[in-house]
Amino acid sequence: MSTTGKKRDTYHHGALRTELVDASVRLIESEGIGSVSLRRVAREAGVSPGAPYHHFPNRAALLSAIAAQGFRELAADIDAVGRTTRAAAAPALVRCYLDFARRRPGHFQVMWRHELSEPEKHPDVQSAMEEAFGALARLLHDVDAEDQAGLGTMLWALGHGLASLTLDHQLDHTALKWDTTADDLVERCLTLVSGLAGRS
Amino acid sequence: MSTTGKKRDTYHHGALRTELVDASVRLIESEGIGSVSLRRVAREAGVSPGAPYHHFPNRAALLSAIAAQGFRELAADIDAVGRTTRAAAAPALVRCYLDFARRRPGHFQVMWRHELSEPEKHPDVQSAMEEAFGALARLLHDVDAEDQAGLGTMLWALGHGLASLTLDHQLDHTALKWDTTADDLVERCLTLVSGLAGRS
DNA sequence: TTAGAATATGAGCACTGTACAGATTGGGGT
DNA sequence: ACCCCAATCTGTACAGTGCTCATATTCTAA
Repeated sequence: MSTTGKKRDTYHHGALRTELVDASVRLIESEGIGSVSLRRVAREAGVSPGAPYHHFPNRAALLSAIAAQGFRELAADIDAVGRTTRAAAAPALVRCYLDFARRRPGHFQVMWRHELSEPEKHPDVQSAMEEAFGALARLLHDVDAEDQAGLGTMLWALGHGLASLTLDHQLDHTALKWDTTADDLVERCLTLVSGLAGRS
Repeated sequence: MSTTGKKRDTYHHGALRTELVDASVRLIESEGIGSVSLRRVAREAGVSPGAPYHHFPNRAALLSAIAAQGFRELAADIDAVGRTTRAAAAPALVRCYLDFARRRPGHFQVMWRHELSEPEKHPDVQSAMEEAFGALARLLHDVDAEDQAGLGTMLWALGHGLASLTLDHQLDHTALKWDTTADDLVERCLTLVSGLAGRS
């Protein structure tokens, strides 16, 4: 896609910031997040080791940018669900969440790194996340539950848990497989819990 | 607790492996996982930079040991729930999961790192995790659901999602607060989903 | 007692994050 | 058209890191 590692004839790169982010995501998905270093990414973009520091103050800021981008795309996805789907909002939301995690595994991995969750240090991540939460609230607006916010958080947690576990291949030996369709997952989960709720 | 940074009069440390793990966990909880380096941990244990390599082949192995220890303790917790509690298994399980995440935030953070989930490279983590899944299955053995395994995974995912989100303080601006009691969380979640299930 | 296994040391290599001084260039005001 | 400044990029430098290895010390089992 981008001019990975190629020589440049111009002194300025032109779109370095974007390419640094893209190269990082590519690296995360191919070789794991451990191999994402500013120097490596710079090399990948065909640029000197110091160049990234004109776009990101440090390594954490680069990862933050990826996380923020992920949250913004997720927010857009959720809003799209609200506009297109006529089905029940709750299952659609969880499915949307799972789809996102599968489509952007690199972003998803970074979005939930504990070391990036200090709002002070990474306000862009924080605001992008609140954007996603906003989309969530809008989507559930029509559902009549006694506790809107609580329901939203619960569905978010459910989706997040399912996505994390399936992405890490940590459920491969259980009932849920990575290649199970998102619809199946969602349907099964809601059915199961509903059968359970009366008895607690 | 341990002899952090103190001089030793004996040439051999005596219990270096354990202290390396403990020091790492302490570091993760105080300064974040980013500041856990083998050299730093070695310094913390009052030992030379090369010493850890007689106990762990590399940095990932040290983190793996922490993860495995976490999974084993979680498995024990779940089994304890099965032995002591007479309440409904499902809410008790989720509460147990949340309690663990709050009590051992350092372990929890490491347990779900994507880069440690390749079973080939970290068989100890894998087996400890299966131990925890085993405890989960035993706990739910009496619950009559049409799909035992599915129910287990769903509850696991729910607990995992809730724990992740609250640990990261990423729900502080929503309905769920870190200082909410686990019981409240669980109760609310199950109530909400049950109210929802009929309509999908 | 003594050989060998286990453990610890310290030096060394390649790499990393980050800082900084100097080179290059694109764009706005004259 | 010019010039100047701010943005961008280069190259070098330094401390800290993972990991290796030859060497030193101690524990243990025979």
